[in-house]
Amino acid sequence: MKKQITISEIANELKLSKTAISFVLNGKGREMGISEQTQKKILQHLEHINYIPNVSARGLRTGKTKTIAMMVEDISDPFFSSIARVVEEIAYTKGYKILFSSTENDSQRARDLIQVFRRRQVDGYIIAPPPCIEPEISELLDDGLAVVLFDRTLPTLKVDNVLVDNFQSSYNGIKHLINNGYENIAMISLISEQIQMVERHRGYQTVMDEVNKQYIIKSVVYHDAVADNISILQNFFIENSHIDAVFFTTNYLAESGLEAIRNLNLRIPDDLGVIVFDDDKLFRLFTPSITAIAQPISEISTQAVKLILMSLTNKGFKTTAQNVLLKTALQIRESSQPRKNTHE
Amino acid sequence: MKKQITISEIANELKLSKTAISFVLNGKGREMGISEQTQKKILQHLEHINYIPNVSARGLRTGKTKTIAMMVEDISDPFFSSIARVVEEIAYTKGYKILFSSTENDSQRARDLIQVFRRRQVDGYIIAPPPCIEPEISELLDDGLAVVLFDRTLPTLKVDNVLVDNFQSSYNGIKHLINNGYENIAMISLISEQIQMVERHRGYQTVMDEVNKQYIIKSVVYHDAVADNISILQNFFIENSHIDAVFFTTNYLAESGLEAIRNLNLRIPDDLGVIVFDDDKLFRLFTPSITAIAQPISEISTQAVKLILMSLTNKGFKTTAQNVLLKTALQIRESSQPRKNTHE
DNA sequence: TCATCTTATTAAACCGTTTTAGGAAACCAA
DNA sequence: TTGGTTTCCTAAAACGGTTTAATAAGATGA
Repeated sequence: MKKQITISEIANELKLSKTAISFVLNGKGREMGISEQTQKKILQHLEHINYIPNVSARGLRTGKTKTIAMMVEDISDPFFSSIARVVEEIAYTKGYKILFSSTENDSQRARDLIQVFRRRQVDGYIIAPPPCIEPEISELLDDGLAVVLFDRTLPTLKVDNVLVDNFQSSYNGIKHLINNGYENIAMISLISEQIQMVERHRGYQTVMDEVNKQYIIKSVVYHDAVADNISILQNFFIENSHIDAVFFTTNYLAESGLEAIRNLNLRIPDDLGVIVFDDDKLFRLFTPSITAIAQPISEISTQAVKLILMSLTNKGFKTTAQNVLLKTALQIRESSQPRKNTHE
Repeated sequence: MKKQITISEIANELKLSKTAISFVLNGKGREMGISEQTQKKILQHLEHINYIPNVSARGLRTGKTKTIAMMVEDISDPFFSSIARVVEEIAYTKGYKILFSSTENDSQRARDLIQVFRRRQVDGYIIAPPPCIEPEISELLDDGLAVVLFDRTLPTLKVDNVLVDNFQSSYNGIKHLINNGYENIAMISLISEQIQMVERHRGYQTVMDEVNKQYIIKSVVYHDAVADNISILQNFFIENSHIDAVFFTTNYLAESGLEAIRNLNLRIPDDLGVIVFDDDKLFRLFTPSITAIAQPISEISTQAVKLILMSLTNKGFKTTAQNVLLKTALQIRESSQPRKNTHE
């Protein structure tokens, strides 16, 4: 095990003080009146020996770890992993590293994770919050930690967040189905009080109200066995044979739903139009391709990192919570093509 | 900003020494001869005030950070993100956190990342190595750090790894196509010297040799623009119209390939059988569903964590590098159905 | 009773940085 | 020559744990 080179050793070698090395190392040479000559000497030596500072020591002294925790529902979900990818990349350029973790949308898990992150003294948190986590988030804020929520928010808290317009997106999606001649549109969703889901529901309901149609809603429990969901949805489709289109409120549900549809040998879009909230790289390659409401992954990530870095640097200048609201893009594909039989 | 409670404060409150608190905190109470009574008192107090130790301080003294770096090609790739999910979960139960990052299979990026991780004094590394990274990995090993490679390995290094049998998997997949009557099987792959790719190629070539068929190979550059790849592959299919099946050596290529096939209006499997290395949750929902060679995500993850934890705890007992070789599962679906026209 | 051995506890050093408070040398003005 | 500025640099104290070496008190044995 090779011993790490320390600042003291460098100081000895160069016949200078630790202080001088540290100043130069942190770019405070000029400010602290270290001569150009000495600075150059130190920098060259640091470069030459490929000095690697000890972050634990630095963290201990400064209280900062240059680490951001990112808590999402499921890091293996393509929506979240894509965001993670971009967030990691941007944060890296600013000297931050990201600790990712999956909450499974379970508040107890999330609480445990926050506890772990606190031990590790992460500087900031980017969170897609599960329900009932307000007290813990609130505590983070009280303790002056940087927090940014995304994908969903906690309306009772004053906290930065970056969201998409779930209501409008959902509204536009359903409207698109209506415009294409679909009449009996079902919504498959999760049993959830979370704001993003509520808004998506509201988008659906608003359109249905506008066109004077009955809601046809099936909600399932999050993270029940996939097989269970498939059969539940199959039964739902069988019992509601008048449905001519279906709106899945998340990509996770679409997976089960598309399988149910396939098992029943229903043809898309002739028997059933389909639209999904959240796009997937492969949806455009389906036969027929699947219409989806695509969230702006890259922009969500960029904004989240931007906000967290602002909080991190502007410590204390916290005036008011920032709310970033982004637009989605309706990717119109074959699964929602204009309905033929009703027009013939 | 709430002040963190420190061991010294606890010691004062309880009229004990920091030492005693520390011993009990680390479960060394018995060993160090702290009386049952005192231990209980300390533990209760720790629980009561919800003490959160400062990891920087601990890390500084012990040199351990309880952190593992995980470097993959692309954390947004479902294969890697699924593994990440499981790894994170298992490591968490052992008190470790994972720092994820994407190398883009670029060795310079990987080098930079390793540098960053070294600063952070991560205890171990789980890596899907890009090419030409041997020197850096070697250095990690020399410095006594725990390293586990997965998905691919560096044959010149003595290092733990967990791999799948790329040759056999690929062989079985192609054999399956042959058995189903396909004759002119193309392989779409990446220009790569990496062992996992070489093995997959070898599997293809071996079968083709056995049945006395010409290789039909198209290799593209990693991470060229997707649109470019699509048109390259379209041209390839047009120029080689005798091809009746295609083997994509990674899911990443399948994405472009399936789009090319779709653009050309080729029917799967009638015009073209398809098989992909790496499964995707959605492949089974395609119409027709896509045959894939599925890697055992969960087992890969479990084994990788197991190996890294062994290295981490058995410090110095390093006798010899462990090689774990896992089997894949050929998920036979509609895209490789027995060929009709040749049998009629 | 004195030396010895446990048992229960702790003082102090240490890990490698950052930062505060100050100090030496050189220069300048009067 | 004295006192005041600059300019350049440093000693030493933190940060909050872990660990080593030591010690006080009580028990044991001869």
